[in-house]
Amino acid sequence: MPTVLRSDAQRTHERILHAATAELTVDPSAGMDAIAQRAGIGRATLYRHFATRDELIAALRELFLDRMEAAADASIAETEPRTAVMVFIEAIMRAAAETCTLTEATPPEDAPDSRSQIAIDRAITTFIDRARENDCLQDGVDAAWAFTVGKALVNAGAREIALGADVDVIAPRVAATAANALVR
Amino acid sequence: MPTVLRSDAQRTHERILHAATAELTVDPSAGMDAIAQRAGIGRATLYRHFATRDELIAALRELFLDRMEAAADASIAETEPRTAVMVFIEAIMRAAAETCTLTEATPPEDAPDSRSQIAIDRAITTFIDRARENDCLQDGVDAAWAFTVGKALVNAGAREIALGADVDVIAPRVAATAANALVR
DNA sequence: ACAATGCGAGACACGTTTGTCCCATCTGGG
DNA sequence: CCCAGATGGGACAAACGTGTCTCGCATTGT
Repeated sequence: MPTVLRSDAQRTHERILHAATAELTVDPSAGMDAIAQRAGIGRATLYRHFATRDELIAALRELFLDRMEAAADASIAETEPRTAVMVFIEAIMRAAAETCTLTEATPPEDAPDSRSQIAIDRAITTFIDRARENDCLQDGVDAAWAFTVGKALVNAGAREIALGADVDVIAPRVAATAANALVR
Repeated sequence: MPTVLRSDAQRTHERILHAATAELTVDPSAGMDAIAQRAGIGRATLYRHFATRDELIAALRELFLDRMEAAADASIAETEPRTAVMVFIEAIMRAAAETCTLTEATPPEDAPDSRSQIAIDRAITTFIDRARENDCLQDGVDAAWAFTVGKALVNAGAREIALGADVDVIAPRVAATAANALVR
């Protein structure tokens, strides 16, 4: 792969990211064949863009973490806890629907805790602390559980979208549900 | 396989169900080898109890649906919506932790909608209708979404448990979170 | 127009997983 | 005690997924 892509190759690259997101969201164990087919390209071409399956997944993960980080930064300005959660989750939801996936059936054991990962942890901790100060946290919710619940709901929403549901319907719904689940 | 199992075979059967639940909950694409190993038996023995991987998964699914049905029946008596959800979810959560799994990375496309499935749908619909009548349903929640959210949260909880968390901590927490997410 | 680049299709080697079979060994119930 | 039934381990073929390579054709950008 040359350092700069020709326009058609650029398009193909995007299509792969979309297709991989959708396919892996529905079935995390989907093979390269299924992904290539959904992208409407040949398997060989897929390998030209991503040398291995792991590399593709890592790319998706990295992309998603970047979006998460942006969402965290944007929503950290929001001080009202419930609104903050909703803004945060909705942004993540849209990111997940577009080009990324959580795809964590088998999380990268030896995760080198990318910078984005850290930023996200900090954002979540900030939300939780603020909510606790305002005494509007639901009983039994801590940072770890908030993360678990958020991930579960976003994954479920992403799945719905990958299966054909409308982002504009699902994203706000996931955000509202997450907010209800975590803050009062 | 004879129609009646000897006592040791019976034990082995149980151990397989437990191990498969735990293993598949953590990694839905786990192989027969990993499952046999976790059960502490040989791979050949595993195949003596379940002829194919699909058969094992179908058995787990069927078992789980039966438990779900029981949970539905038990909690349908509870008329207060919030309590009903909590009783229902907690029961399912415990069932999922013990011997069953939702394992729906690849749902059985051609699902013949087992009797239990129908019973569960009816229970959920009943909850939703009651909650709506009492006007204590969260905005935007319908039966389908309640199902999606419930499934996502139970799966997340089951995963925590399979990873070593305590059922008695997780089950009530999942129940409470689900109730917060769905009813007010 | 033309050269460079990207693409599809198919063949291939390789490792992993599935499912089958066999045999020696152990265990439970009459 | 004794034998049918259950298990473990290992050998095996077939299927599947991964990753590589090549060749002929289409697209891009100049």
